[in-house]
Amino acid sequence: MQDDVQPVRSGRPRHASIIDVATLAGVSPATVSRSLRGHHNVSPATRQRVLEAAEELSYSASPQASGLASGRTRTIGLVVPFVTRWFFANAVAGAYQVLADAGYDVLLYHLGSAATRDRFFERMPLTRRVDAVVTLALPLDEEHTLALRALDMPLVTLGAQIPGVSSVRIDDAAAVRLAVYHLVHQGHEDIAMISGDQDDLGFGFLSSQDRCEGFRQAMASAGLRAREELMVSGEYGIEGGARAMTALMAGPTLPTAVFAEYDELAIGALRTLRRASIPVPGRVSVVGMDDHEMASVVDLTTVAQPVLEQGGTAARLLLEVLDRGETEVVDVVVPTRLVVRGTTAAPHPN
Amino acid sequence: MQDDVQPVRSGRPRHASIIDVATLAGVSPATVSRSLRGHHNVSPATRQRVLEAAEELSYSASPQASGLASGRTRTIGLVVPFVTRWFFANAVAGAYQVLADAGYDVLLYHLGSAATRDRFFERMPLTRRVDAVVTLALPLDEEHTLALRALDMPLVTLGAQIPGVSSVRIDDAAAVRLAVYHLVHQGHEDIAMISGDQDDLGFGFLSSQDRCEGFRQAMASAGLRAREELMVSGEYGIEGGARAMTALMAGPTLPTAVFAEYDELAIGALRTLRRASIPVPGRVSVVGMDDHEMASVVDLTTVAQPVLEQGGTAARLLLEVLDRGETEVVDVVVPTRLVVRGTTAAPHPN
DNA sequence: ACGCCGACTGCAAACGGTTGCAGGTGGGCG
DNA sequence: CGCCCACCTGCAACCGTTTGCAGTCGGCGT
Repeated sequence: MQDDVQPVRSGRPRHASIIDVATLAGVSPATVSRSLRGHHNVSPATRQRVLEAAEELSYSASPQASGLASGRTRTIGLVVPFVTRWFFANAVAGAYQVLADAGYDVLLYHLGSAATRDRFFERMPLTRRVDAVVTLALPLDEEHTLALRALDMPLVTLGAQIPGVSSVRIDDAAAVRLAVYHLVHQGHEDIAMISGDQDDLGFGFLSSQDRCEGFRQAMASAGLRAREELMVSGEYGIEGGARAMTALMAGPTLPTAVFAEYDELAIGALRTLRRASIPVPGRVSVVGMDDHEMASVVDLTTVAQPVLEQGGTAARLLLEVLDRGETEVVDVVVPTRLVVRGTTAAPHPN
Repeated sequence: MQDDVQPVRSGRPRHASIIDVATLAGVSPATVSRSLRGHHNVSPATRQRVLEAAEELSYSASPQASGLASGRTRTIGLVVPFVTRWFFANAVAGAYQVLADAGYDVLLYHLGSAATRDRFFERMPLTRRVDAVVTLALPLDEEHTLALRALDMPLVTLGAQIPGVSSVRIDDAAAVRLAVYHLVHQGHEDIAMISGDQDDLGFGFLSSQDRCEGFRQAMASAGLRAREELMVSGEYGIEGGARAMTALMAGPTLPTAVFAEYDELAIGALRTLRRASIPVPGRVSVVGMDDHEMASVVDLTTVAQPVLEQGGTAARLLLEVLDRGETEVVDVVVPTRLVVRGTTAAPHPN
């Protein structure tokens, strides 16, 4: 009865296995493996035959099996807070390009919501799935740091620093100084700062803290006081900046300039100002940070940083560890640059 | 000499294996496997013991091994042209959330450059790595379509259609109509269209074709003629829109309205217009599409589509196939909505 | 009291490669 | 002309789970 073996799932292509290739090429599976992975100890003639057989069967090794046997996955984990943000999307794109070119696959971990983030750190899905990890501007929370180190695999951070871990970043304090000095040189004294909400998703980004601190220092070294009532925050994104600006406008005195930790916040602030018909830069100057793609559109003065490039650099750092066994931890600091556009001017003599 | 086995890589945690758990719990590996995966044929007491042992050793199964044995990867491939674009980033975020909640990992394939894309289709790295794929607004090129189908695994497209494949999308023609009729009702007759460059990366996006066609139809059904010299294109992104607008301005007659296939193009066009001091909407009205986050900032009239939601829907479609064996191919069309802002008005009586 | 049955559990064979080790072969050198 | 040694290649033991099949055991129907 049931020897009537009907090929129910006949559609399944049933990929060729290494044995098929070996048989076709008339060699052993071991030789196929060595040939295909470019090992040196295979004669050219044999290799050629294997290559042809593999081609013929359009064979490609099962990543699972080879991973299991070799202990490596040829996959790298990218941990991102919000892919939808310009900065992160570009960093991902930059890293991806380099990794893909090097033949690695990229597993994306998006911590966009608190629930997702918690599950991430709880289950640490990276455990045996990847060979290395790059984390983008992730929080330093003690527990999280430990969880990451516990993975005990190559790790690079972008836009953040963890002791003993390689990183790629800008000098946040210096970048902020660029922005603040620009305003100061124009004669501003009442300068407000809009920062990303520290409690945004339940964690604050590292650079956020650095930038706030940098702001205070820059103000101080310019002989000005960073008034705490002029330091407000909003959740990450345009809306956050808009709300923060609203808060600022509700205060007793409107500052003559606003520095925003990210362009998206600055842009939100601009929207609020425009809707309130407050002239920019006539009454309030605005300067942001990152040089978001949209900055040129709203003519925003900002501090530019090379995001795509940082992503690429982070990836390359990882590859060096992976492929060349490089072991030194490095801290790459890339330069920033003030881009003066139309949202800043001398304060109104008012 | 070398029996002096120095534990060079002593740091390696050497994850607990299923055998360790089995030993500790006093059962066989098979029972551990069954217990952990919630199979029904394990007695509660045994299961409990296994769970504790696993917890104790903080065991988690090797994805590689279980993938190899079970034939599935618990991973889904996301194929994206440009993560850095608002639309794609949001679609990814939407899909990610759903997939992560369902316990799937996400492998990202970013086709950002021509080289990467070619390599992708040539090597089809998805082959044994994922259980299913969602492609975002990818081209229909005959060869590529075949390559995707050849994978012979569940597939869902977002913002595109392939015969016989489930999809999530908007009705592009209808959406365009919304925009065009809005302009027409305001009295515009000379309406230009800026579209994404078909030869952008060597391929045109599907929706691009649909939207151009939709534009022609909408114009026709409004009794107007879509003048080919008023249909220009630019590469994807703000700069493309800016250049396209420049081209338009160089033409013999400046149209009274411009419809852009994407908000990013529209925003680029706005920048050009503003820099040229051409009043918007006084002299030229502009309407875009997508309701990009920045649209509210530049006060752009546009046609909104729910991107995050579409990503989620696409993911859910996939899960239904994967988890419930659903086999019907569906085509989910989500609604769009005209958002009138400040870049459109009746044409200047000039 | 005995056979039958269902509920659990263990055995062992895959899954598809990688790699240390050993064997075979031909060439170069003494 | 024989020996030693590279250089190739094959053998077989893993890598860590999943799963079909078979065996065990207690309880229940008759």
